[in-house]
Amino acid sequence: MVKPISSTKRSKPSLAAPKADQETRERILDAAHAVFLRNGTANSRTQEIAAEAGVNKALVHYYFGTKAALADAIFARALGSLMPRIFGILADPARSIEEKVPAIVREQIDFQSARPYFAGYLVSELHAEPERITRLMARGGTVPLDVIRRQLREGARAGKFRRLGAEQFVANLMGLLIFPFAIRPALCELLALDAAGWRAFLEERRRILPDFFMAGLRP
Amino acid sequence: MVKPISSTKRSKPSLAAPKADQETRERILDAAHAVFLRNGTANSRTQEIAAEAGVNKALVHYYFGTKAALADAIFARALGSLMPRIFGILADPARSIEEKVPAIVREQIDFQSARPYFAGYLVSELHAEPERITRLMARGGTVPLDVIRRQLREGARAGKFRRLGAEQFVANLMGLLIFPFAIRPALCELLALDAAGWRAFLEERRRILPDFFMAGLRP
DNA sequence: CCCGATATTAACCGCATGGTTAAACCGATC
DNA sequence: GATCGGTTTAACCATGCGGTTAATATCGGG
Repeated sequence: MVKPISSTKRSKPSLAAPKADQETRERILDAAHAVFLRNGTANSRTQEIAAEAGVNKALVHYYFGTKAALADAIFARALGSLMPRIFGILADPARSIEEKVPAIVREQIDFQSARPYFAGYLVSELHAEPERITRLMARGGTVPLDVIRRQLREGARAGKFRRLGAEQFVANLMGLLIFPFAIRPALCELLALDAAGWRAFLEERRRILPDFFMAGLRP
Repeated sequence: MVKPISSTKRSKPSLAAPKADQETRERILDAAHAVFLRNGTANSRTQEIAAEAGVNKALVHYYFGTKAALADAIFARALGSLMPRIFGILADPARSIEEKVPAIVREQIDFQSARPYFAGYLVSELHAEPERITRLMARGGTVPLDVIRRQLREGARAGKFRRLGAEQFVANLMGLLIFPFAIRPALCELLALDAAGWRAFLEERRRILPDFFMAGLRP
C-alpha cells in the first residue's frame, strides 16, 4: 500500500490502473480548487472537499497526504493560471507596450469576471502564509522584466513615456486590474452597486482602463 | 455578574470601576488588533490574543462574548481607520482634485508602510466573510461621492479631464495605493526585492504615483 | 470591617476537525 | 479462482479550540 502522495505519477500506467485512478485525483483537485477559492484555506474543511468530489475524506489524504499539501497544490495551480496571462504577454518582445496593455486589460477583466473568488483568494492566501510564495517561486524563478524594462527605457528616450521603473509599471497594472475584483464586496457596498451596477462598472472599466493607463505613462 | 459584552460602557463610571476596567478592555482590543491583522481571523486563536494582552482567555469572552464579535469589532475598527483618510480628503469641496490626489498618495503610502499587515488583512477578511461589510455599512451608509463626481464632471467640461465615472476614479486610486501593500510578499518575490529594494520601490512610488494618476485623468 | 458588585482566573466541557488504520473492494495476471 | 497491488471506505483517535462555570480577587461604599 504505497501512498501516491508525491506528485510523481504511476511509473507504469499500464499495470495497476484499475479504473478511475488519475481521474479521481483530478476530481479531488477540482473540488479542492472550488472549495479553497470560495472559503479560503483556513475556512475550508477537508470533509467539504471530499463531499464536493463525491469521495471519502480519507481518500483526500490518500492522494495528498495533508490538507496543507493540497492547499499548496491549489495555490500553485491558481498562481500558475494567472501569471502567464499577464507576464506571458508582457514578456513578448514582438509587441509594443501600446498593444500589450489593452490586450492584458481585456483578457484580465474577462478572466477575473469569470472567477469571482480568484483575486480575493490569492491575496488572502498571500496574507495568511507569506512564506508559501517564497517556497513556490524558488522553483519557478522570478519573472522576466527585461523586455518590458527595455521597452519602457526606449520609450522614455524617444520622449514617448515618462521615466518609470518596470516595477512601478507592473505594480500599477496589477493594482488597477486585480484590486477591484479582490475587494468586490466592499466596492459594491461602497459605491452602492447591485449586480447590474457591477456589470456596468466592469463595462466602463474595460473601455477606459487602457487609455487611463497609457495616458499615465506619458510625460 | 452582568457581562459587558455590549458595546455600551458602564452606565456609572464612578461606582464599580475597581481598577483597570476600561483599560483592560482596550488592552484586549489592541491585542486582538495585532493578532488578527497578523494572522487573519481564521488563523488566530483567542488564546493567542489573551496571551498578547497578558490576560486570561476567559476574560476575552467576558468582555466580547465570542470570537466572531471581537473579530467584527476589529474589522470595523480597521475599516474605520482607513476610510476617512481617503474619503475624508476626497469629500472636501474646498480642495481641487490636483491637490487631493498627491495628499492622499503621500498619506496612504505612509499609513500602509507603517502597517505591513493592514491591507492584506482587510482584503483577506473581505474574502473570508463578504457579508460582514454589508452588515457594517448598513449603519454608516455609503461614501459621499458627489463632491468628487462634480469635480470630475466640471473638469471634463473644461477639457481638463477625460470623462470618467467617480467609481472608476475611486477604484483606480485604491488599486494603485493599496494593492501593492496587499500582495507585498508576492511582489517582493516577483520583482526580487529585499527589504532595501522594497523601500526604494516605495520611494519611487511616492514620487511617480501622483503624476501617473493625474496624467491618467487627462484626455 | 464587612458587603455587594465587578473583574479575573483555573479548570472544565463538548465538539469539530485533521489525520490514521484496518478492512473491503476491484481489476488484472498467473 | 487464488493472489496481489492499488483504490476506496467506515470507523476510529487525538487534540486544539471556542466557550462555560464556579470560585477567587479586588475595590468602593456603608
